[in-house]
Amino acid sequence: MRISELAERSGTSPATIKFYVREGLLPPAAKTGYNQVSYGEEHVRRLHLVRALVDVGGLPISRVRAVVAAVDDPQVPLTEVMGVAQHALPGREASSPPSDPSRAAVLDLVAAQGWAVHDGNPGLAQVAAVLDTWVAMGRKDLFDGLPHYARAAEAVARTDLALVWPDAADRDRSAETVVVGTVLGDVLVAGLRRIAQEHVARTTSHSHSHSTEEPS
Amino acid sequence: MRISELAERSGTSPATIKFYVREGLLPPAAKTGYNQVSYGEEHVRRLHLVRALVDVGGLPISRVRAVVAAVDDPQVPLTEVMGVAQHALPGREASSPPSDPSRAAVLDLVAAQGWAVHDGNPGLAQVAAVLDTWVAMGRKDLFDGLPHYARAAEAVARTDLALVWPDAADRDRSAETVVVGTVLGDVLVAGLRRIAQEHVARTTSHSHSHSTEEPS
DNA sequence: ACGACATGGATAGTGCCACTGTCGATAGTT
DNA sequence: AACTATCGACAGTGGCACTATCCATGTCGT
Repeated sequence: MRISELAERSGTSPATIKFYVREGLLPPAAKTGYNQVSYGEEHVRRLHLVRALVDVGGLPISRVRAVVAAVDDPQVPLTEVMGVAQHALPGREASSPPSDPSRAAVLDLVAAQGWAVHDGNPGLAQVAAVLDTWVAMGRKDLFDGLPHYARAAEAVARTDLALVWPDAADRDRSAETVVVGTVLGDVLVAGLRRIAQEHVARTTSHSHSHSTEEPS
Repeated sequence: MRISELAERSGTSPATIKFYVREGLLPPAAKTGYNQVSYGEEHVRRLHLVRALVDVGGLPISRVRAVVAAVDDPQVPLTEVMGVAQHALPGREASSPPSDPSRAAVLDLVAAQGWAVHDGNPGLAQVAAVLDTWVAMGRKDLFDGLPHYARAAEAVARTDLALVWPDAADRDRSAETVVVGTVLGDVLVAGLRRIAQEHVARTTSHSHSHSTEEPS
């Protein structure tokens, strides 16, 4: 197929497709002649993947490049693909590294949850940065809620993984699933959180009741 | 205090502070003379708030302006402040509106959870957009996991609200808490999700595992 | 009191990013 | 043969978040 057809089927302009090929987000098409090329189904898929990461996930082009490189390399195991996707997310590369107290609080939380994770997990720095910001705003009570958030996060992660493993036999398909799931999952959970927030706010008696009730 | 002191205490350059005042993110300082002004503690607080929204939350300046306007207006009730904050989040303003099937799926989910929400809740469109993207990638099995995600989201929302209501007597403070909590909460949950993902991936005995390598 | 230095306010400029437009040579289409 | 589409290279655009420059006016140390 030629570029205009690919453009139609993917909803992306020919100019942008050329741009993506230049940037290494999309593999070059097979040459069928001196000056002609042919795009295939894999380009349609890849384009959908790229648009999902850019439009929905908000990833910058440079991160997308790193992600697709990992997806395309059969040497890279699935778990590492997930790590690459996690690092690619716009997870606030700290202008200043998180403070020691916040890092410690995060490690405490991780230990309390019985979690075992690598030291370079981007979530660690990200959570610590949030805690730093919170205390900079003059608040401290976030720490009380952390275990609740952690339990919810674990439930989310279990669901994430359950959606991935069924495909695990097909490495390429799984790699895409992991990447899309990692990126879209954040947006999905954030959206559901907004809905749930409104529901809870409506159905909570606003009598300043310190509803310290345990979320199930 | 003068601008240079405010700059030091907030970690923001004088040039940026001037910019924020021009953009309406920061109220003008009180004039103490023909050509001199005096910044107060409220400017320090506001600057921390703005930086939190911009740096951690990734909000564009225009959205921050809308948010602080709602925070500053005593007429605006807390629930509406939360709505403004939700709308301000970079929640993927759809290039194309979500498809009918996805919207229906979201409404089904909401009904199944027993949630009652406003039709314009930004989470509805956001979740529908994620579903659209998912099916565009050729997958359908996300729908099975939705109730799990929804339950986790509700747990998160309950914790969110529990952190806010204790302050509800002080409307201004609560407004800030709501805004910061709404924005930082997304980042917090996303970070915890990354940690939990690694933990779950490590501790799940998955027969299809090709590697027990950890994410880099 | 006086001079070096900082401040406030206005305006123009910078750097980055994600595209988008233009061009000339060539290929397919009728 | 006429006409449109395509390829590839490269320059240009528009949006955004600052940042630099000016200069008339203040403030501070001695």
